[in-house]
Amino acid sequence: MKQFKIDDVAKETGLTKRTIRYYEEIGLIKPPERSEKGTRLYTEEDIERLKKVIAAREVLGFSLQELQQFLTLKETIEAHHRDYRNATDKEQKQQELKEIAAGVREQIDMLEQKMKKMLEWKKELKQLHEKIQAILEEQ
Amino acid sequence: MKQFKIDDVAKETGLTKRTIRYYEEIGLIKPPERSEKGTRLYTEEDIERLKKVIAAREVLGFSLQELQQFLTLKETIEAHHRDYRNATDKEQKQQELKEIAAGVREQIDMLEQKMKKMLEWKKELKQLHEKIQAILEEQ
DNA sequence: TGTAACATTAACGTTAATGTTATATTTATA
DNA sequence: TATAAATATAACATTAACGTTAATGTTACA
Repeated sequence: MKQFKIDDVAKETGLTKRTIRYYEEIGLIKPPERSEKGTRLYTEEDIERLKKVIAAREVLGFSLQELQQFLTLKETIEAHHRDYRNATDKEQKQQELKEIAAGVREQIDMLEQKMKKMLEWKKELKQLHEKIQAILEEQ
Repeated sequence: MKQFKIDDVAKETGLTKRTIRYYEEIGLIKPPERSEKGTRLYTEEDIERLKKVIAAREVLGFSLQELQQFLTLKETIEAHHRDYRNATDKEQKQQELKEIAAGVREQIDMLEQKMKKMLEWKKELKQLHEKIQAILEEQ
């Protein structure tokens, strides 16, 4: 499995090295492997995660904290699934899952609302564009 | 024309008074009228503008500076239109309009890209939700 | 008309998200 | 193997977007 140093990752993602270390510091990405002497060694997977973070940040306008919750939902689920069967406290596990599901529904709703508003903005912008064209063609 | 004081506006919009003054300070909204003694007096129109600012901020995840450009495009156009006919420098006016049109197209493209990515996120979230349901129904 | 509830400006404080600089190691290359 | 280039930690700096506080003036009403 190929490994990358922080500068490679920076070039690949467009983030600065400082930012990458910061994202690690606040727990937005998991600490990567280290060489014997301490150099960070990233995998493709780590880079994918970072790209997801960037996409979400840009697209959703989330704060990094919100992002963190958002991005770990999936992993939380998978963890739950693993120990769901052999859990002694099924009741509680079930409750937790229900809460997570509610959170996911909330996120979906939010996305839908945002998309709706974006459509309205787009409409306005299109009208604006047509208006400009009209003026220009007036001669 | 009815006038509102800053606290009314704050309650109506959900912003704090500090924030409203700040938005004025950075030029995101135009300075409202003042009473003889200096009290800010807002019109319905001012409030509408603020609500637009809020919507755009929440939905588009723009910085306030980006917002400013975005929101003034329309007004810029109308100003142009007014003095387009009786302009002596039609050439230049036309050039300016073309640049604005390009800016608008850029914004539209950006919106479309964002919406596309949001759709992807939504899809993922829906899958996640289904997965949780499946686990819960496993018993 | 007093006083409580608001308004104003001004200045300093705070938090998130980095940028910058310094100092010390590590790694790559001539 | 020397030295240049990259990495690491740490600490201080900066910017946006407000919050908070202080000092002072204004408006509403009992």
